Amino acid sequence: MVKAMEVTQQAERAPADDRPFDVFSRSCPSRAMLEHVTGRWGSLTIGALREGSYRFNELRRRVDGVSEKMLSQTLHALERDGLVHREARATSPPHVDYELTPLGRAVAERLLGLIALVEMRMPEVLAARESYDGSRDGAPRGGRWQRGQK
Amino acid sequence: MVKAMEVTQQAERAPADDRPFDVFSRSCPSRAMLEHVTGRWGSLTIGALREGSYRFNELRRRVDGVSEKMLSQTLHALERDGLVHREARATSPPHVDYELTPLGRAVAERLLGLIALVEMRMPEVLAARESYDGSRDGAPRGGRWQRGQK
DNA sequence: CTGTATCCTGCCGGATACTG
DNA sequence: CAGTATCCGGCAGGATACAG
Repeated sequence: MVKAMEVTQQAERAPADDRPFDVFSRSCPSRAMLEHVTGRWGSLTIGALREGSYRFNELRRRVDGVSEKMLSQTLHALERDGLVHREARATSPPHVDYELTPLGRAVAERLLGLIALVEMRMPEVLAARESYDGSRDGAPRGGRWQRGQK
Repeated sequence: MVKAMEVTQQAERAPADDRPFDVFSRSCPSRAMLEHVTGRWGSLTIGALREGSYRFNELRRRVDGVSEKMLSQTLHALERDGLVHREARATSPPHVDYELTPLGRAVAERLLGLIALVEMRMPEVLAARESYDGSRDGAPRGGRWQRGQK
């Protein structure tokens, strides 16, 4: 099977072509990175770090709903990607600060733009949903597509 | 008494406060919406739709790796949120086009900014990873934090 | 306080088969 | 072509206990 990383069919896939890291390609490392950044906890963690440095449990409180395990995993992934800097002071009790790197701040800027837009346009979204659900007048099944909102 | 104390309570959760839809709050519907938009397939689907309208299987080809089921689910969720418009023509064989709504285009703009940044800065990320993995000289375990990159 | 190690469950999501 | 229905394995991720 062809590895897809190479330029598959240039005609079909206009997006990439000249870009060395194409997120639309299944095997490109940039897709993994994008998933770290946009992932469920990654995006919120980066957002929470926008204004300064925070300690582990401060972050836990700022990112409502995240578990210890997930926050720890997320922070390690972001640190590995060079988006977050971890500063540990060998005191007792231990004191560790997390903050964005310059690259992390650049990502946060775009991310927060997206988040602000989403928050601002929520009324439209809510209206669209009602309209969508409502248009299924006869059909009994109220909705099967609200995945991930419990 | 020092006045400053009274005000500092707000500092803990500065992000929200005056915003009606706070994505950092576990129970806010905007968080679900953000997850649709930034989710594994949501972000790529929106990105793939940026330039015009596409048919179902065209999209499948543009979003490398997505399954029929996931694309269908993703499209329905985005349509319900009012980001994607579905236009079905009752011909034979069936012909269905998907395209972004104005709201969807606004989201796509921010999202593509983020994607472009991620793609552009990948060399830094790759370097950071190598540095991170390398600094574990003695430790045999090469990496436990590259979740989701198979 | 700042995490790591384990156990366990739900559901994400891939494969396959079928319908209009 | 454009999906839907069903099965099912793997892993995301929560709860808990424990360590430095």
